[in-house]
Amino acid sequence: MGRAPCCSKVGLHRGPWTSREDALLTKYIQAHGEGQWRSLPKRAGLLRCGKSCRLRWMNYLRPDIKRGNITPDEDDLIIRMHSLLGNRWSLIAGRLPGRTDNEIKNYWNTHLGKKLKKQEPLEKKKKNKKMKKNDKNKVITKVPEDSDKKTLVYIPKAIRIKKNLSSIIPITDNTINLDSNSITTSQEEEQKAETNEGDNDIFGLFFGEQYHEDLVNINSDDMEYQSGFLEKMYEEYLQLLKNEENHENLLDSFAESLLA
DNA sequence: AATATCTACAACCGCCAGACA
DNA sequence: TTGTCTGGCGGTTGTAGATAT
Repeated sequence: MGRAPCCSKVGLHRGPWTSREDALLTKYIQAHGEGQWRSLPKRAGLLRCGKSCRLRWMNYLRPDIKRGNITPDEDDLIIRMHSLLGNRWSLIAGRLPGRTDNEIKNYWNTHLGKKLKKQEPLEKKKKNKKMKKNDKNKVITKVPEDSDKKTLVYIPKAIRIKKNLSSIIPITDNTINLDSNSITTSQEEEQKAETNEGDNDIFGLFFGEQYHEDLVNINSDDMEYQSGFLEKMYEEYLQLLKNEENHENLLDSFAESLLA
C-alpha cells in the first residue's frame, strides 16, 4: 500500500485474517470485553497490531453484524442519509442496525456512487429547473468577502464528544418508517410533533441517538445558539412532516441548515 | 484455454479529538 | 498548559474472484 506504517509492526502479521486468528480474537473479547486495543493482541496471543484487531472485531466478528444483501429499504436510507450527511459513514451506519461504516462505505463506492453518477445528468437538469422556480426559498450561506464569486461550503467533520446528553436533549427509542418516496414517522410521533410535545426529541425522531451527539457537537459551549438552532430545526422538521408533497425541497434546506 | 480487465470488499493508512498524566 | 496515548473516522489500496476478449 506504499505508505509507511503508522506504528512499529516488525514481526506482526498483516493481510487477511485466518480463522485461527479470528477464533483467538473472538475468544479473548468474549472473555475480557472490548477495549485496550493496543495491549489486546499481546494478551490474546495475536501477532497483529491493536488497530487491526479492533477493525476486525468491529467490522466482521461482532456477533450482531449483518452481512451482505443490502435491502432496497437500506439502500434507500443510505442514499437519503448520504444526501443529508455526506461521507459520514459511521453516522449512516448508526441508522442501519447490524451494518458497519466500512460496509456502507464500500457499498456506496461500488454500487451507489456509480448508480447515482449515472442518474446525475438527469438530476442536475431537474434541480436547475427547481432552483429557478424556488429562488425565494434559497438558503443564503455566508461567503467570505475576499472569496471568489463561487460559494464555498465547508462541511464540518464529525466531532466525538462523550458526555451525558440526557440533560440537554432527552433520548428516546425512535424509529423511522420508510416507504419508497418519503420519510415518515409513526402516527403517535407525528401527533407529538404537532402538539409540540417532546420538542427536544425531534432529532432523535429523525436520526436517533447518534444524531443527538452530533447536534450537540456542533457547538457544545453555546447553549443559546443551540436552543435557537434547535427551534429552527424543529420548525423545518415540522414543515417536512406537513408538506410531504414538497418534501424534496425542504429536505434540501434541512440538510443545508444541518451543515451550515 | 489463456490472458486481460473489471468489480467487490477486506484491510491498511494517516489524521484527529478526547482522556489523562 | 502541554504532551502522550488511545480509539475512532474516512480515504485509499491490494487482491481474489468474476467477467470479457
